[in-house]
Amino acid sequence: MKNSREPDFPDSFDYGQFLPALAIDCVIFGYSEDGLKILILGYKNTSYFSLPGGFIRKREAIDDAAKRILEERTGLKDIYLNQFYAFGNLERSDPELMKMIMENNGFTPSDDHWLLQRFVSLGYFALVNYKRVKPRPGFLSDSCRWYGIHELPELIFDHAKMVEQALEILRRDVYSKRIGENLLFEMFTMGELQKLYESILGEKLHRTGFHRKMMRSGLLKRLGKKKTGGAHRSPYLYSFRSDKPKHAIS
Amino acid sequence: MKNSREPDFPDSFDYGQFLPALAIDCVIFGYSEDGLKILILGYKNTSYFSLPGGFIRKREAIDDAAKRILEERTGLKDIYLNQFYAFGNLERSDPELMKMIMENNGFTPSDDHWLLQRFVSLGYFALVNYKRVKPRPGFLSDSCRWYGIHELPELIFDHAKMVEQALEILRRDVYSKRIGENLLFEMFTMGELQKLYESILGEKLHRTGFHRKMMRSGLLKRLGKKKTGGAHRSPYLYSFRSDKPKHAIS
DNA sequence: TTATCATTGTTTCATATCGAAACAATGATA
DNA sequence: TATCATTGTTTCGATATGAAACAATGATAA
Repeated sequence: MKNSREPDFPDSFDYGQFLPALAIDCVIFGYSEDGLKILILGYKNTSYFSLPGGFIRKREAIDDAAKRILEERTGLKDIYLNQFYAFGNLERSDPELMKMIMENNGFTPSDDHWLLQRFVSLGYFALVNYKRVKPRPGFLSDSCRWYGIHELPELIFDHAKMVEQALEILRRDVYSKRIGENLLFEMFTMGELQKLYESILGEKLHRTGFHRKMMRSGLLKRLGKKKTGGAHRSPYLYSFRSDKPKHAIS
Repeated sequence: MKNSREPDFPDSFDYGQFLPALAIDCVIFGYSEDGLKILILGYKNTSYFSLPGGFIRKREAIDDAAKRILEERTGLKDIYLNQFYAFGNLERSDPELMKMIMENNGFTPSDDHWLLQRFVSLGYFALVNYKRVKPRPGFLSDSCRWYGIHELPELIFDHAKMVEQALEILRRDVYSKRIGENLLFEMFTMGELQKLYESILGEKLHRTGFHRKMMRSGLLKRLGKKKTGGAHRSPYLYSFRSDKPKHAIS
């Protein structure tokens, strides 16, 4: 078993342990009061950014690989994961760019270096608790931080399209799955939940309609009251019902 | 360019032209009056069946590979295609079974034969016109025919799960995409369309509600009348509006 | 102690959708 | 000309949603 403290891909790394030509990229969503965010890696000595990604071991299920990659970058286990699309056109690969990124890290890869091959990438997205994450840069990257979904830096390859598509699926499923549970905390007020939904959907929602809709959806459970000071009526606390499936992937 | 009349995978075949460890499997839906069908291959001299599948060339987009595979089995181009999921757990591979299938075809593959490796498979589904298809068996298979979705033979690997999942997505999208266009003909009556939808959804639909819903969806266009003899009011003919996207994949 | 105020929870009303059923239209057949 | 099966349209009731009014409540200020 590999210790996640080792550098991920040193120069002498054994790429042979992975399935070739197949990668995983993750759109990791987090949320704070200023809105929905995504965890982005910055490559050392360059102005290039990318989604956290990785490869699949030869005897590893793809979902397990995605979980491992997520844990390597966030330190979190047991998070909401959703495989949403496989990206595999020819234009998405850019060996020149990857070579340049490697060179800026002191590597001089040959033209047939493993990392320069054409990859098909499986897109996963994850919903994580922003405050629990300990962002960890990986091999080739020296930054790992959150960016608001409207303030993303320019991403390599087709990663911007991946983000867009992940967001689309997230929006589609937002009223039918336990989205919000991993982005917020275990308990939250209806107002907090509404702000999260507005941030995901990119539009203002009507307060009373949202309240009814969420309660009728059967996803929520109402708990006791919240007393934390506020010069107004104290809101109830809510949580997601535990009898509904917690994750898209078990 | 490979001529599709060549046998697909003769013993001396150059597997090196493909991306390793990555496959494509296709759930090809067709429809006739007795219901929704799927195109299934039967392996020679065995009682095993599988979805039509294939591999991806090293310089070929995955969508193009799916189109090529579909054309090889059906003779059709320009069909409704939808990539719906990547299947990649470890249990899905069964080299013993594949070896047996090959042996029943007169091959004696070594244990490290290319076809016996672990594959991740990209699931696509297609909607085709049943009557236009010329089913063509491929390498290892000697039958290629339609099976009703409730009369499928036992499929290898996780192909039954693939069918199930494809059907789920088809059902989810049935009211928002131009489904029906490629399963029926260019023009159809509302009754014909309703029967198709009932077959897809697996339930009876209410006639008048269906009529309204389809017309309100904006997907349909009403044409002139149909006169073909019937001792009753002649139904209108309908088609899908051409200003909506025709395929899920361009 | 009391009035004020912001926010939350509930109710009401108009509108749109959908299932269900009634009703009207139509074209072949008897 | 009457009958009949099927299709298209309309209506009615139940339900969901947008919008707004109304009630409740807990801190703060007078």
